[in-house]
Amino acid sequence: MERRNTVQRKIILETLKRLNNHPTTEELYAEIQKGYPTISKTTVYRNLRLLTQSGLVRRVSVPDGPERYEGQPEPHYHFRCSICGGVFDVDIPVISDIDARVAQKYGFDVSGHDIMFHGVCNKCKQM
Amino acid sequence: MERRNTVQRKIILETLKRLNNHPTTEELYAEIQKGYPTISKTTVYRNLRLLTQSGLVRRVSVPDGPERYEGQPEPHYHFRCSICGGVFDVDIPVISDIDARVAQKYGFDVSGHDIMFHGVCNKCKQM
DNA sequence: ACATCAATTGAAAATAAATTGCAATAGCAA
DNA sequence: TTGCTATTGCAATTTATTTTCAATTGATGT
Repeated sequence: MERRNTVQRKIILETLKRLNNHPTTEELYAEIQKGYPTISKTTVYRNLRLLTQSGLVRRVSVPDGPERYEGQPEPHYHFRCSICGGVFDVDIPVISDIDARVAQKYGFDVSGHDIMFHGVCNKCKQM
Repeated sequence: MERRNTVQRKIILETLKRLNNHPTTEELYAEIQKGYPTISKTTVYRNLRLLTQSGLVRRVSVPDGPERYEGQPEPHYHFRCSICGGVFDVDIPVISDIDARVAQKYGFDVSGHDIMFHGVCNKCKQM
């Protein structure tokens, strides 16, 4: 399955990188519509899946809500506010040794890990 | 909102603890049906949400699939096989200091974190 | 430039997961 | 035993995402 470089795909990836949120498909679609009203929602869904498979995009699964995506695929962690639902990047050093530790203890082939912190964000704290 | 101790609620929690998988709502419902065919799927959905809010049950969000639940609410980590989709407990010591570190760096109120390891499980490795 | 062919697109329909509305039931406290 | 309200079961609804399919288009070779 070769992969083509369509204009839609380029716009979707560019917009995702520009937003720098962790938008849901709907949110990204809404943003894309402003500039390119002919791109369909189906195409956004489809390309986010393909781009995730290609490793150009990262999917962030959060409880109680649709999948979110980000255009920055380098490993890093996340924080989710349990009040407003917002998702933020957490840039602390990636814990390097635990993957090997889990691999050794369980025998799994560990390719990586995700960490989701939870609590209350700054905005929601002052309410 | 007081909470009543209904027979359905008890059965749902018991069955979840007995299974000791990380079943989806559908899987748990199927198991419950074997012994209690009159309990409705809606009630299973509803109680898993309520029990999660009460802290008696933990929800495990996995990408590419419905929410999963477990009856063991003490903090621990998880591994998900990207081939078969299976979710396993990972019992390594909980990393104690990172929550405070994130709190200090970002100002968030950090109440905890989840770690999801990913890779290939033992069964899927030998294929 | 031209032809070819499969990947991709857009629109609509279908599916999957979870929630909601509502009348009937059943915990629980008085 | 009575009364109040949380809860239940069923059906309908909503939300998120995937699939189907005919038409289009990007990439490749001529």
